[in-house]
Amino acid sequence: MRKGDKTREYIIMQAANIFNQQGYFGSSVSDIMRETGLRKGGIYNHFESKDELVLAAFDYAIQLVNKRYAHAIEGKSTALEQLIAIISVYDNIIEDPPLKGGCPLLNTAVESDDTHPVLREKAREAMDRWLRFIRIIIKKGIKLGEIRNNIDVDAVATFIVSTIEGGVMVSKLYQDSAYMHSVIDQLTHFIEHTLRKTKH
Amino acid sequence: MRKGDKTREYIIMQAANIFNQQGYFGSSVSDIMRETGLRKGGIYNHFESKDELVLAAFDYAIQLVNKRYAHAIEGKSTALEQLIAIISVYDNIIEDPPLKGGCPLLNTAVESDDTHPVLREKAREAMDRWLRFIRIIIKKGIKLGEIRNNIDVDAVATFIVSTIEGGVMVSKLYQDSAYMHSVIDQLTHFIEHTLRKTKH
Amino acid sequence: MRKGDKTREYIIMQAANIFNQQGYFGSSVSDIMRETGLRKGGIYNHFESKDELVLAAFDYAIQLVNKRYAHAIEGKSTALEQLIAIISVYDNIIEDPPLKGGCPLLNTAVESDDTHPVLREKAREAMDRWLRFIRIIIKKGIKLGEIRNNIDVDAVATFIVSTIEGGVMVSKLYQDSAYMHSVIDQLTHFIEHTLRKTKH
Amino acid sequence: MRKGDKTREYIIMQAANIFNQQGYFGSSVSDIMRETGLRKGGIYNHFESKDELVLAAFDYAIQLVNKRYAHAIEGKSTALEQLIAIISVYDNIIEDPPLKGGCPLLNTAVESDDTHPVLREKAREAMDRWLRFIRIIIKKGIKLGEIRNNIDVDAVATFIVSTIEGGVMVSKLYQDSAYMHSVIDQLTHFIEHTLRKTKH
DNA sequence: ACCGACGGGACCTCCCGTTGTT
DNA sequence: AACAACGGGAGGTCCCGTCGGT
Repeated sequence: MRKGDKTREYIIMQAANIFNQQGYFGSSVSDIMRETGLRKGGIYNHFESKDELVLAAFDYAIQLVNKRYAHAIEGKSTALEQLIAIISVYDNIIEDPPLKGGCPLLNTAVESDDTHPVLREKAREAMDRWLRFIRIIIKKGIKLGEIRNNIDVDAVATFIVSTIEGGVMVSKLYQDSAYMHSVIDQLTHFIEHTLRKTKH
Repeated sequence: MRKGDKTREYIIMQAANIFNQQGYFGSSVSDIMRETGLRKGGIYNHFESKDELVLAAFDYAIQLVNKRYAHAIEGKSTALEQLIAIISVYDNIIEDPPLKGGCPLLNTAVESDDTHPVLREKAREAMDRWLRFIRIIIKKGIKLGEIRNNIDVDAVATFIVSTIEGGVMVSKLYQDSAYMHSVIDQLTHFIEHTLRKTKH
Repeated sequence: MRKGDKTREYIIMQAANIFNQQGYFGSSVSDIMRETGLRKGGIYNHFESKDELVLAAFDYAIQLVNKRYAHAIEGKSTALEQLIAIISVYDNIIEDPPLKGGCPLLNTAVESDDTHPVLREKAREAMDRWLRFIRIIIKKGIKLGEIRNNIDVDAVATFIVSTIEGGVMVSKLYQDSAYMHSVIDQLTHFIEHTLRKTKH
Repeated sequence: MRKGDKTREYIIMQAANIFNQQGYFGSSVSDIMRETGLRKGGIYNHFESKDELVLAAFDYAIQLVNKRYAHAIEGKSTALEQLIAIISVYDNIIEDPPLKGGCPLLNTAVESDDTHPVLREKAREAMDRWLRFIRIIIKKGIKLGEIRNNIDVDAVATFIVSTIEGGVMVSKLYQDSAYMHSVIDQLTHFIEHTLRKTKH
């Protein structure tokens, strides 16, 4: 990795934290200059515009979240265990978020949907991948007989993702992880009692 | 109602729509000038600052949402019916939102939590009222024997609100009400089968 | 005196204090609105512009100073006593100025000389009157044999006035009347020993 | 010296002239843009605010005055000669001021004393240095036997400075150096006849 | 005689981006 | 690869003044 690439990564890292906290419109290039210690030329040498930077920062942020998922499902063999593990990633989203400011997908989606088509498109793609990820696990669970086969897979995946993100929003608003814990409890109960195939 | 009060209300109305779509930092006073047809002098005659305006606009937006709730539960006598009715308010949040840009509580909470303490406080208060509203209905349902009495009222209220808001986020991101419908279906099922007291 | 005239005088009085402290460019009509409790219409009903108001306020301020002179020389029969009395008016310019902000002639002259020809003209006229006032007393003193007749009357008058105003400036800058007292002592000594005709 | 430093000095120089003529509140950043030929971005690259600029401009202005003192007392060995030389600096303050607008200490002191604490503090410090400068010369004169030893050094220094500044004010108001000349004559006379130790 | 409401513009500040230089 | 310097413009705020109403 060359010097320039390291600088680029460093800028992205700092920018991701700033954008995730203050949003795209609430963050200025000056904010990123201050945080990185670089001057304008040093930043614009790597990125053509604030736009290009925010897109790269979003990719980086999502990748951080994805690493948490990957780490969470490591060693979990059953679909139900994996679902629980994914949900548990959000257990301490307040105290230890993947990056400052909470969930980048939530933040970016809410800010960009009416203002920034390109960023919104990236958020959609990230959401697509997440939903697909959940759906695949559910389908695997059905195939393996862990999960009931009379459920609407898409709807359940949407439900799980929505509930998590809503929980993040509420917990973040109050800066209190108790709300997230409640949501996780309810969701876990849903998975254990509604999704799980009952033996007989 | 005097001329000035009408103008003030008109500014708030237009500003609420702009802020709800573009966010606080994404909206400029010039945007509001364009939308209202007033000049800066005309706007700053009614509001001392952009801040004062955004706070008033948020109050107005929340009031619009509350009116929908009030209208929804009209004539609904049981707690379960009321819960379902509240959820149903979000059924066509995409096609017919209370104001352009979707749910103001979601939008404001996500943008303000790390950037605008005063606005965040107003969002918290609105969230407090909403959660309390849901809890009261649930408690009434328990007392009247409609709802099981072995549930965690706070957790269930948080769960319902979170799921709705998360659903709004996902649906809004895709500009597709199908996601919201899925979430509502799941939530309705939860209410009917998990909350409802089973006869015996 | 009619209601309107009383209001006009009231505005002038408040405005004079504000202008004398903050200067013409440092004072806004809003400042005067706040201090008078009147609205814009109430002020512009009496004055066509900020300019007209500042001119009236200056006249009022100078008149206040002149009253102090008149009061000071009351009962003083000799020219030397009168000169001393006039100088003594500035003895407690810090603690008890004719209006807040110190000497209006000094303040107005310094601010207006390169910026506001009309106001400067009024300041010049006020200075003319003051210098003439001093000169007349000196000439009277010469004629009556109190004051030496080999002095340059104009120069002495200028000297006295300059020294007073410079003393006001220094004392005001430090907010300390000690400087003014020193200046007055020196000036008094000058009058008693340099101006006074020695007997023989 | 780098390009930016030269630009910075150039801005300060132009700004000092503008501020010294129009005052802090009477001068706009646009005025400085016009005079320097730079755009706002170019100015704000060197100064964070109008405040920072006015402070730098004041320092520059005072330094110009100090250079005149230094030059004036060059080659003057006795205290009395030095005092006269310093006073003579103001001989053609109207035709050839250190910078346009006259004496920066007078202008700044009068404008800032009730409006701009930071600038007032700088003015006080400049006045401190000036008074100290005069006092030291007087004390030296006393020690060397040129000046009478029964005078109040502080009072005399204050008197000299006050008279000069007052003279500047009057002369400037009339745009007529004759007033300054009168004041200088009187002051010179005072130094020669009241301060000077008489031989015996 | 005074207030309320608004226009039109200037204020200071900060924005994003470009260029020349090292 | 990074900085220094600057342009061109938009940001929110406040300015002075006008005019209709009461």
